[in-house]
Parts: sequence; structure tokens; C-alpha cells
Amino acid sequence: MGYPIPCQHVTGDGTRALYQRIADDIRRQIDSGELGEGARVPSESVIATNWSTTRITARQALEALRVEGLIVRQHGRGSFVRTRPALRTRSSTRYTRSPGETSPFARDAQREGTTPAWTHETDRIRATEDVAARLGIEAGAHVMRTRYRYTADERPIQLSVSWEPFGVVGGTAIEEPEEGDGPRGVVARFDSIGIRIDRVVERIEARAAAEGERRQLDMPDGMWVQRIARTHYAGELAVETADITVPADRYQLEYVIEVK
Amino acid sequence: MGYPIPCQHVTGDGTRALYQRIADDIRRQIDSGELGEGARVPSESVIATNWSTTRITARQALEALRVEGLIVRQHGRGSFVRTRPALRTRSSTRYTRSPGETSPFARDAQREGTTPAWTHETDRIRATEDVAARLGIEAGAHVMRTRYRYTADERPIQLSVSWEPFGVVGGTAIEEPEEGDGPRGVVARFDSIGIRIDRVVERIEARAAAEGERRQLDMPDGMWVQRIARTHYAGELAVETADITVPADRYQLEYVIEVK
DNA sequence: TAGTGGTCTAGACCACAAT
DNA sequence: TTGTGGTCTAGACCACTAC
Repeated sequence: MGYPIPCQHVTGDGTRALYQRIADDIRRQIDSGELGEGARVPSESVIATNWSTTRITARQALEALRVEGLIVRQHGRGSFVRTRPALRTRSSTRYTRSPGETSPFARDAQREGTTPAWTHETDRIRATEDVAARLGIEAGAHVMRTRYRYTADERPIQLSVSWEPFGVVGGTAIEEPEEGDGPRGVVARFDSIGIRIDRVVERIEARAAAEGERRQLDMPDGMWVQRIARTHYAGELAVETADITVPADRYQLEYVIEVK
Repeated sequence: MGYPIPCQHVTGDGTRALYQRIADDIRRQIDSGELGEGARVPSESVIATNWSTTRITARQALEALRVEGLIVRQHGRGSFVRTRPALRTRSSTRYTRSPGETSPFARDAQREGTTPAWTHETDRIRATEDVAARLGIEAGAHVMRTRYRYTADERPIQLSVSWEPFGVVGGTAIEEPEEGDGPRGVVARFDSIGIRIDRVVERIEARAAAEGERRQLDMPDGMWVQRIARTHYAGELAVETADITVPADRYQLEYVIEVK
């Protein structure tokens, strides 16, 4: 039980490792605003000279700041204070049947003044055990799967995969989820075939971004994602379930809960 | 725009760095279950020998696995596949006035078969700008601040700080938030002084754990936390706001949303 | 005492970006 | 061409853990 305290020894003053003290110094400059967003951080060689140490130790300090998400390092260019893109807010108030005109994603983008875009592709597959359990159907049953990739100002910002039971949507006007003008929102889509969604359940987990996610979402190494497992219900019937993946440090997730 | 693809060169086969290939190999063994939870991972020296390289390169591979959260490294003992404690579920259904007997935290623990415990301390301070904005009061106004630290089976699992306007709770039976038997839940507490909370708003962000949080929550380096900024409202009146901090990879946050 | 990880030195070659 | 970060070698001493 309990993770070890890092070794606190060494060389000079006996308390904190040299690379830690270097990192502390730069971290302080970032926190204080002395080094603002996008500012160049001293290079490994400069640090090594200034602190009378080697490049390896200087590098260790910069690596520590990188995994903390404070700086980004660019091969051949240098290290820079990370610019934190404005937080996107994703609110549970998106789940409403009233507006209906545009998609929740487009509304978020509009509110922030960014230009939304997305691509998607749909196919019919057999449900895995996990998906089947979430939809309350048998594993192996047919489901329509749609994969989306969303961008805001051409910057990738969200991935999602959605599954809908073929037994529910097959043969209806929404069998192919979104043609032309993009996702209107699941509630409105199902309304159009007479299925009234009245409940959405979202389960949020965070974990380190896998390599493919980092690539698709243009995230630096060491960053985390939020993964939202969402299910839409019409009464007790699950009509859609989705995995939504967003960069954890670019999103604020808001939930409004009524207390009864 | 866009983060750089890591350098893909070097030495032997020309595609992936040696330390990456070493990490890939061990990662595969972990994913496949060949190396189960808690299993010992080869030491730096063993890896160096097996892969005909130096300890530094072996170390780099293990460090990569560490920041991914796949292994923990213990000074003097070795490296081990990380045991992922069971996910705690924190559900929005906790916000109800019906049960009232025990605290939401205790109910979570009971459901999981763990033993809950907590410490807290209350003081009266002046509201910072952030807290004042959240409570809709003036900066500098008095608020009761309560800090909690929760454990499950003696393992720290949640930190929180709660602020309540002195103008609302001052002089009432709940001025000192929780005596004796711990937090009953905010809804029940305010019910007892005739204030009917009807809405809770939670905003979730994730970020790398700060050093103090790592220490208090017993988290390894490189892990992230979820930070929930929560506000309780009675009508338009904000009566409580709190910052709740949990280890991101040990919690699943569930929200049930009604669609109207 | 032996084995582990934590830190550090003093070099090397390479890939990439900017000039 | 220059300066940057990415990778690697071949050592060293130290602190911590387990025996």
C-alpha cells in the first residue's frame, strides 16, 4: 500500500534532485506568468550551461515539465510553454427536444465562435458483448455503427462511435444516421420515427490517451482523454449507445441535476 | 498547429526506437495478461542484457510504461504491473432527498463493500473572487469553509473543499457542517434548516495531479485527477459550492439526464 | 550483502527546423 | 549551416529493500 516518495537526495544541497530544482525553477516562471503561453523555454544546452550540468540532466527536467503538460517540445525547434486551448463546455442541457434545428455539436461551436465540421461513416456490424450489454440485446445481433470525427476550426476535438440496434432503426428513415447536414442530435432523429427518448445516461472515465487517439486528436504524449459511455433510452428500451472521446484538458463537462 | 510525430529512426531496423520496441514488447505482455496485475516486470539490468543495450535505454522504456500508468516502480524493490483498484462509481442519483439516513459517500462505499472514513475541518474565511462568483456573493464576504479527506478501506480516495455563505448558514444548526457522524449530504443538511435545494450543477475538468494531490491521494507520478466544481442551488440562490478532487483512473462518474 | 531503482557525467550520432 | 530535440553508449555513485 502506498506509492514511494521519490528519492530526495544528492549532490549539492541534499534535498531535491538537481533536475527537480531546474524543473521547479521553470515551473515557477510559467506559473508566475514570467514565461507566458507560447514562450520559448531555455533549450537543453542552455540549461546545462546555466546550471553547470549535462544535457541529460537538463533534458530530464524538461521531460518532467512535458509530462505535466506544462510545455511542448518540438523536434528541431525548441520547447515552448503550452498554450491551453480555450475549454469547450459540453453541457447536459444539450439533451433537449425543443430546439431541434442544428446539432448539439454545432451549437457548442457556435457559442464559442468556432467553425464546426465532421466526417462520419456508417456500417452494419454484429454487436460485441460490451455493446450488446449496453443495448440490452444479444451479442452478435446486427447494429448500425457510425464513427464520427469532429473538428472545431479544423482542429480535431472529438471522436465518437455510436451503435444503434438494427432491430430498432432498420428499415426506417434514420437507418443511415446522418446524411448531408450532419448530426441533428439523437433525440430529434428518433423523434422523427416516433420513438420518444426520455433518458440519457452518461458514464465518464479518464485514462491516458492511447497512441491512436493521440494521433487522431492531435494530442501531445502523456495527455489524457475523457471517455464518455452514453446510452439513450426510450422508457426501458436502449435505442442508442456511444463512446465519446475528448481530450481531457480541453473539455469541461457540465451536468445540471434536478433534485426531487 | 499539430504536435510533432516522434522521431522514428535509428540503429537497427530503422522504424521504431529501441526503447519504444522494448516498451511495446512489455506492453503487449501486460495487455495479453501474460504479465498479470502485480507481476514483476524485468529490471533495468535484465532488460539491458536481454536487448543488448544499456541500462539508460532500458530505463527509458520502463519510464514510458510508467507515465502510461501501466507499471509502478518501487525504489529498491523493482517494477510491477499496476494493480487497478476497482472503479468507484459516483452517480448523480446521489442527489436525492428521499433516503437521508447516511451520506452519499457512505452509500457508495457500502455498495462496494469497502469501509468508509473521513476527516474534516471547518473554518470561517473570506470568499475569494472565484468562490464569490460561484456563490453569487461579494468577494470578501464571510463563508464557512470545510475541507474533507475521504478514505475507503483506509486508502485515500477523495478530497474536497466546500464553501457555504455565512449569510445563509450563520447562526443556524448547520453552521458547523458535520459533527460526529459525518456528512449526511448537503440536500438533507439544508432541508433541516428549511432551505430546499432543487438543483445541483457539476462541472468536470481533468488535469495532471499536482504534487500535493498526489501525496494526499497516494497517486503515482503522471496520473491525473478529475476535479468536480459543484454548486447547490435553492431556486436561484447558491447555497453551497465545492471542489471535489478524485483520482481520475479510479472513478467512474455517472449522470442520469432526463430529456423533456 | 545483493539487487533494485534514482541520479548524474561526458561524450556520440542522428533527424528536424529555421536561416 | 546552426541550433534544436531524439536516441544511445559506458560508465559512476547513491538510496532503498529484502535477505
